[in-house]
Amino acid sequence: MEQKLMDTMDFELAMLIRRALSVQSEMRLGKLDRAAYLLLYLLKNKSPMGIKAIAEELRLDGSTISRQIASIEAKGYVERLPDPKDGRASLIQITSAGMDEFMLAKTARVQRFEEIFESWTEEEMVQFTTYLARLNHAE
Amino acid sequence: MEQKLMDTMDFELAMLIRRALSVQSEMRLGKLDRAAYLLLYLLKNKSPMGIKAIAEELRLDGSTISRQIASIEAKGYVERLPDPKDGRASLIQITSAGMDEFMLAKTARVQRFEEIFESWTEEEMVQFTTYLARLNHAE
DNA sequence: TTAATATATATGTATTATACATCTATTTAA
DNA sequence: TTAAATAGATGTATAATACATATATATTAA
Repeated sequence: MEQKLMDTMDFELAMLIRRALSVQSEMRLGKLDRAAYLLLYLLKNKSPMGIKAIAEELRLDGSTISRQIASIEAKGYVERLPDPKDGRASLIQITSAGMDEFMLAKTARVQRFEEIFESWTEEEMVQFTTYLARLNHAE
Repeated sequence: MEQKLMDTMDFELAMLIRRALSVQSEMRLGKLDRAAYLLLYLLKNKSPMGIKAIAEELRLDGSTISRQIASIEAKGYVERLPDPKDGRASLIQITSAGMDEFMLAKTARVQRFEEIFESWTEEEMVQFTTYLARLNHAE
């Protein structure tokens, strides 16, 4: 790879990450922070799941997911079912309150995205998303 | 924007950010963490700069930069010059030790990038980088 | 010129997301 | 049936950040 290109990509990736982090307060759209939003995003499509499976899917430590689930459970956005196959585990399921909050957050995020990507063509967004996914699923 | 596309992009961006965070220990290549690397990256090209200008360039709070500079100053990677025009400020300049560490970290990062982007064409990387920069510089 | 205000930086404090280590209860394997 | 493995919860540590406040210097207005 050309040196200059790597340099620029490295810098731009780092900046993206930095900005996403520092804009965190902005990204708390509605009552959901990013962690909660991602969990509900996942559980909306794949309920019910155990803590471990969620951790693997999101590539985070189980202890992190355990706490995050406890947090959104306290708010009533998910509930636990006993896992009939394993007494140690429980299965996490999104509630209707969770669905509602998720949809509210999503609407807010759509608006934000529409502003940010206003000048992009559909084709460009598709390409960019494809590259992102490819990078995420590498290695 | 199409709903599904926004959804996917949102998820993939969040995942990228998440992974970049949790891979932090890996990203401490050589003696430089990401913050130090970015500061030196900037100062290598634009020394000397004041704290405030650095904060604006990296879009972080001045207090954050003040601490980060103090940290790499203690390691001898940057030094302060009095600002002849303003007694409150100082100008931060990369040292030769800072240059050396930067180059070491850079070599390690190049290797890591080459692994990750092994299957990408130059053209794809250029495009992806262009999209990243465009996103970063949007407001 | 002097007093009020603004600015650059440093420091105190709080928050958040994370990992790793350890603990308990349960499951699986020898 | 005991030993080892596993799922999840909890204790603890770390890192990056922002915001509030303090201090010294600069700038502006009276």
